[in-house]
Amino acid sequence: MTAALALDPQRQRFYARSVLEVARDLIGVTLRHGDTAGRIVEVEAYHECEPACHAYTGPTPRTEPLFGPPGRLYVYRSYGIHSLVNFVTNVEGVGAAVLIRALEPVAGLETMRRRRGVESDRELCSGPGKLTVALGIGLELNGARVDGGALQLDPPPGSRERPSLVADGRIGITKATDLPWRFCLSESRWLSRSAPTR
DNA sequence: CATGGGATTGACT
DNA sequence: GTCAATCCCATGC
Repeated sequence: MTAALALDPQRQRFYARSVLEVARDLIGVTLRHGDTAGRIVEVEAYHECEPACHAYTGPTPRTEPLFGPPGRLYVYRSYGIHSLVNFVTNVEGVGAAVLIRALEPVAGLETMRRRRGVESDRELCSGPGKLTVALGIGLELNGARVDGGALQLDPPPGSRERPSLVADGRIGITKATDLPWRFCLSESRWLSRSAPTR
């Protein structure tokens, strides 16, 4: 795996699709940062066409990365406290991204416990603000490439069989709550909240 | 320039 | 179940 591979057009094309497709295809992929890694088990899709999306009102200084090229990160500060990480999708000029909401910890659990200040494995990455702390992802990665830079994805997304998913409404928002754009790995015990059985 | 509001979490009743 | 922390920035006067 060379640095050049990170720029592989195939890799870029993965993110240059509908945010819903990308969201579903990210479930089951392992996200690595340094010596910590977790398997993505819960995500949410956001698109500029609906009011819960930060891109809804058009580009602003904060949301500029959302409108940038696909395959980049949009990291923002929530409630003045937490860093939340998104994968930018679609094409440049369209604001759409996948919020990473929960991981199953798979490597570097001691580092995660130290960063999070908790012992329970289930508490390490079971929320969008928790997992960024556990993996050491901060605002300095805003606009950085999703893969091939500080972060690595394994296996390369889209290269494997799809696991069984459950979809329901997004969490923690007040608008467009009816859209079933939250996707969870079926029967995962690592979610931020339990998903409906389907 | 002043104000209000979060794509959350953890502590507490 | 309730609620505060905390700050960037979008919005409106």
